[in-house]
Amino acid sequence: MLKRTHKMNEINDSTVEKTVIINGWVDRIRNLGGIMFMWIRDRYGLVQVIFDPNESVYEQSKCISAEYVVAIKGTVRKRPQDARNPKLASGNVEILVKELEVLSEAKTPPIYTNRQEGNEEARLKYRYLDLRHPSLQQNLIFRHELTQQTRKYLSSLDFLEIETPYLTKSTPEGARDFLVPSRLKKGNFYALPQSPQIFKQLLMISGFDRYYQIVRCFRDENLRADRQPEFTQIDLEMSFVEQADVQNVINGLIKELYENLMNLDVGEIQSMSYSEAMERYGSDKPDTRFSMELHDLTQKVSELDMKFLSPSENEALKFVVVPAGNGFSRKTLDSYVESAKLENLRLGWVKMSNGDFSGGVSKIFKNTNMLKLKDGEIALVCAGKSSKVNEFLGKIRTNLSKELDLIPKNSVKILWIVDFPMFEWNDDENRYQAQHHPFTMPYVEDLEKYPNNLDRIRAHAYDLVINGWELGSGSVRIHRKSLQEKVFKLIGLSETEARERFGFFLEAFEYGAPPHAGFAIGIDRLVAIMRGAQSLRDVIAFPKTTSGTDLMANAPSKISEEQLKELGIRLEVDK
RNA sequence: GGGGACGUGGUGCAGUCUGGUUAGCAUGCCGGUCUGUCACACCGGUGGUCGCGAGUUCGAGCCUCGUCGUCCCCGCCA
Repeated sequence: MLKRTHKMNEINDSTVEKTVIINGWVDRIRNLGGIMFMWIRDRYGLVQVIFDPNESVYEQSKCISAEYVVAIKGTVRKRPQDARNPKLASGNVEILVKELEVLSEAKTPPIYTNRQEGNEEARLKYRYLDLRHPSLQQNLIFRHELTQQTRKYLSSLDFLEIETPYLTKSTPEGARDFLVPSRLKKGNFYALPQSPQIFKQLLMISGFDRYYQIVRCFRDENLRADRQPEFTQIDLEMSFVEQADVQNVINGLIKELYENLMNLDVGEIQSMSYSEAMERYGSDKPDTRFSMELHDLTQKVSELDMKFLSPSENEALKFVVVPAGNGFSRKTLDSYVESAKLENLRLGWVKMSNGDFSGGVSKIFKNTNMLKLKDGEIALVCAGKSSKVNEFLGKIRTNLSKELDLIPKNSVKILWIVDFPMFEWNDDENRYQAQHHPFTMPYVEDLEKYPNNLDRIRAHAYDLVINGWELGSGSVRIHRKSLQEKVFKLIGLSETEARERFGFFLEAFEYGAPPHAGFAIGIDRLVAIMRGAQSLRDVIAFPKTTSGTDLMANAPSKISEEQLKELGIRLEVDK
């Protein structure tokens, strides 16, 4: 075969006059009757080749069609001045073909391989063809560079890359596990890890004081555009450190990735407490690229004359100002009022147009300047249980930011959300549970101050948020037995139960556990944000659909009776 | 588990609200003309049991019910 001497990005002004061989796919053919042009594509780029009727190879060119794999030998030459293509990196030059070898013929592809369109179903079924799109290739190339940089950075800081098992034990609490039946121990199952959490903490106990892994995690939960059943994390854990040390490592990593891969200085990464985030943005992953913050009127209620909106004790009165409210229909506003009702909230709105207030609750605010409305703006005023009010207005804020296009393009806002609550109430099970996980270090001073008010106890747990996406989370871990026991007790877990659930893990802590803390970054999300991808599917080579299927491989699928028998499994569902 | 949108030649879409002769457009593909194109252009042609099933009707791409699939959202994802 004619083996390539150059890749497509190496064909340019500097190769003029040279005889070269290229290998690649036929991207497009332009047959002008006599002279014939083709674009040849590889992962490095596109190059135009030209078949001249005066060359003996010309006749052979006629049997070529799109997506054939070809080897072409020819001489690189400058294009005529008026026939250059500035859109192509190699647009100044072209290859005059002297020899052609068809390495592989191709059927007409069922999807476009050189255009970014097509329905997702067909594109996923023929994923290997869809991956010929340069944009998808660039995403995966970028992802490769990001993982390489990450390895280099962490390795330079003495982090060791250590693998942990995929076939492991089912963990109670948390997401549903993906299960794998055991043949050797019939009736028993492995679980695929939701994260290497337990193993990385055990590595700390073993003395590997800095661990990292770029590792697959599995969660059998319902999917979204930003959620795949298997996803990849940059997972790390450190010993003899405090929260700030972990944050510094992550700050350095994020800074370096943005600098080296995006040529962007992200500046100093700010911190915001969970409670501040909820009060100001109504979200634990606020998008701070635009303001539209929540404003609190609870303290000013006495100055206002109202009934419907008046908050009772332990309730709050807050509002957001919607810019460009003129585009708002009465119907939309009514739908907000309705959905507020479903959350046991009261919502009113005030519109300012041509200097006049209008709207159901405008009377209340007419003679105040509390809302500070500008012309054309609408205030949505919400009363009810404080946390509900925050959440509700926060959701409206997020939704409207997309609808009204409030988010500045190309801006990047990164921040830490810190001091998450340690516990949250679980309505279904009628008990408190750990919000992060039960091995998270609570603020000991909070435990002492509010022994009977678990809602007020903060944890050394921290999330990294970029542009309103939760990119990762971590925590300082409990390393003392007595504190761990106390936390178990607070979430209503007896010692026996704790032993049953986390047995070997708790035992390990009795043999000298160092203080340690860690973090994990969702790499799929990070790449998606950095590449401006709409969906995680665009940064994963072989992704799954929202129902968890792989349309190309046709997985999951039925298995044979024989396989089932070998595993000792009988199916209850229809075969 | 719940809600919404979508499913029509190989591909992307229109047609569905308001049922009625031969389902339209673009692109691809095939053939033809064309020696500087670059999403080449022009001319001609090919290609659809309208996701599947049932129902209403004289008649269903269109209305009704069910079902399957894709996408988006809520619950869920410690």
